[in-house]
Amino acid sequence: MESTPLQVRTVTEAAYRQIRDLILTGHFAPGQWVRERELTELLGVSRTPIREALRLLEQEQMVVAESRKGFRIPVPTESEIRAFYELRAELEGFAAAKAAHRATPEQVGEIRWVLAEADEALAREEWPQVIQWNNQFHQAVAQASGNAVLAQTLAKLQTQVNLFRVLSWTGHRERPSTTHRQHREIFNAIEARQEGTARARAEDHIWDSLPLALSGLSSVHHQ
Amino acid sequence: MESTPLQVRTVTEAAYRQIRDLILTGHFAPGQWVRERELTELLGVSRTPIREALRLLEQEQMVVAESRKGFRIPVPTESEIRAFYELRAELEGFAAAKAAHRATPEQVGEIRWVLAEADEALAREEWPQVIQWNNQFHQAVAQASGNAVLAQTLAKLQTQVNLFRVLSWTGHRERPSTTHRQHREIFNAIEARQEGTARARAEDHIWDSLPLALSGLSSVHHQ
DNA sequence: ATACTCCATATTGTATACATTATGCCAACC
DNA sequence: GGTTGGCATAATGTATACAATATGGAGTAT
Repeated sequence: MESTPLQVRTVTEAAYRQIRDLILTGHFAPGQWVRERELTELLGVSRTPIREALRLLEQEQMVVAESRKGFRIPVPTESEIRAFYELRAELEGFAAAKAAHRATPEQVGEIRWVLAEADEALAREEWPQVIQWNNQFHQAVAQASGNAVLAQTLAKLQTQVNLFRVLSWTGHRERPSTTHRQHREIFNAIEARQEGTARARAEDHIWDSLPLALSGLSSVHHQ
Repeated sequence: MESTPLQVRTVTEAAYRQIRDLILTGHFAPGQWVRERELTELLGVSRTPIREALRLLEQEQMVVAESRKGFRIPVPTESEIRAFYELRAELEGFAAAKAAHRATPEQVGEIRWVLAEADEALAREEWPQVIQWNNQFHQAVAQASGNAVLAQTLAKLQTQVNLFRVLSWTGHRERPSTTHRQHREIFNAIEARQEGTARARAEDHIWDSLPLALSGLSSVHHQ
């Protein structure tokens, strides 16, 4: 499950993670400028690694660069979010179908394990972990599709979803169990090698999560 | 049709384009290191904009960064290219289907116009222009899908395709007309609002171009 | 009051110097 | 002979100084 290299090797990488976390924890609000000087004071490093980190974050569109004005947190519009989820539904469906077609036994086991972990976290009501394992589920399925380019594309889309999610924690507490049930349905179809069913369940799952993302929008536009 | 801002506003942008062209024209071969010092001498600017430009190019995966070693041109493997085309087939198919569903009359006209231009360029045997207009065709269809996120994703995949293409100009001269015929079939389906047909034709079109990309591989691995 | 110009200030863009790490060669040793 | 260690060199990583540009407000003319 190695996700974080054990020791940070460059200041740029460290800055990248810290800035990303600052964004994900809502320290920077959508639409707000991310000033280089502010970050140098906050992180205690020079502008160079800050700028590089921001370029890295630009790759995941967690910030957008505007020439000679700086970087800012993007403000998603409703139509953008819809476009986003439409694409994601198609790709998650595709990944699930391919996983049903050619996942190795090990990969199927991996998904099952992730699902079990999510189950436990859910029972313990450890929500940060629940989110973590749910993300992991999508990654595992993408991996099992046997298409690394697809997996990477989905990973990038997923980080953006997390950005939306920051905006929309308006206490939907019945969602987690629904999500978990849908994940299990997708897994069952993959395990049973039912490509069509896997695709349909995965697509539906994404579409179901769209309203939650949209619900966070109004709070943003009113600031 | 505005694609290039009329005047370059920053050195970084200028460097970005020049380096990209150097890669696309084969000045840097796959697997080769792209040294910052070499580029500063070649372009006559300092390292800072060079590094920023390389980060930009990294976003399109025209170069890959290796920590404390620098940037290099990636060497695609056969399975990567296959994964790449599999994803692209799915997305181009999806885009064509959506375009058939909701392209505006203006967008349909735009595609028709691009196709006509490609036709003329083909008749004149102006191959660089043919390639240009063919790329334009895919962009126009993606635009007509009504999903900007999808269009952008496809645009990035397309730049990578162009990278493969650099490797594989082994004189396939019957391809252009085949390509053009397939493009017209896709357009006809879109114009007739036949979603399923549009998707199928677009998918087939991508799959047809896979062998050409693979044919360029052997020449790379033998160097 | 409104719009417009000009200027001070803040911010990003670029160059460059210095620090740190990787690379390759050569010699010494087993 | 092959391997290892260290050193010179070259490359990237980071900090900082300076340049160019954008921003906002004061003041003035209409």
